[in-house]
Amino acid sequence: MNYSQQRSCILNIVLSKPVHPTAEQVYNEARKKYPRISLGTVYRNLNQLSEIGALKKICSPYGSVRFDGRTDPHFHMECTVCREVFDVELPELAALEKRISDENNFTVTRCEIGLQGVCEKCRKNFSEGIDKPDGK
Amino acid sequence: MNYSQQRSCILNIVLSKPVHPTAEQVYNEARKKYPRISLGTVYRNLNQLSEIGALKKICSPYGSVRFDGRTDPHFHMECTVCREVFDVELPELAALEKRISDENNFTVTRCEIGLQGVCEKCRKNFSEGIDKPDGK
DNA sequence: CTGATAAAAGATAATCGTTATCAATTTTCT
DNA sequence: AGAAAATTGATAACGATTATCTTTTATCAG
Repeated sequence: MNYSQQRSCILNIVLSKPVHPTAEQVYNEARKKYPRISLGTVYRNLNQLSEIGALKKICSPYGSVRFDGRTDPHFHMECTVCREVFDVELPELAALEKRISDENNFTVTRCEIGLQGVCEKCRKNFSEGIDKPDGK
Repeated sequence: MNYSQQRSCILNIVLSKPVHPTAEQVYNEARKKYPRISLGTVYRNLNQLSEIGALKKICSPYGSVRFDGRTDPHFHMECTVCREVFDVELPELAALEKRISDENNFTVTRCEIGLQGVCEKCRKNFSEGIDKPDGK
């Protein structure tokens, strides 16, 4: 893999963002520096960078794949209201992974824990904005 | 939500399968009984059924969404070689979920643990079929 | 049982995210 | 500097999923 200005820029965008951007978001950011960069280039590089482990892909049943510059063990909570993705620390994960591996005869290469729910802010919005929600 | 023959058939297919079928696979199965059923109907129903909690969506960074008739707490391992999805039991999950909920001020409505790796069968295939793998 | 009303089906077009293709450009390595 | 390899930008293609719309089916009061 060779060096390229665009790839370097793309990696830096993901590394510097506290959020977990989609390819589209990285593309919009990258265009500020490289107005002619193509969306295909962004996808290609994000995938290559995740293959070599420079960043991680996060999947969700809703919407697009997201990318994460943090590569140390941690997980994600996705708010089903605002669709923001937050980090979760889970120190006991290593032990858990090993147990699953052993008990099921499965060589774990990757573990993604995806939680869904409602974040603090959205919950507050609801309880303040709506006096008597339907309940359902 | 009204009753319909097709919806009932679709639910039964997912409930009766030990595997975790994709919409396409459910469609092919349903066509045996309703040859004129449309793929859109299958998608519509699978989504509706998962909304009311009659079945669960499983997402993966590869390929399509899968559906699971088991709605009790358990998780999934996906083999990156054969792409099969296996169940994992994780009894201590309830406690884990609560801790995450409490520590992060996040109302967890759903927790999906997606493990990726290589299953027993595929590992065996590799070690038997290739004398000296490249390593990479 | 019948007819009105609402919901669902089937057919198909449209959309969305992502990947593939390919000529032109950039990087790397003598 | 110049050849070989890798990468880009532009765009077409793709696969999965959703939306639209007309016809059919289910529900329910009379």
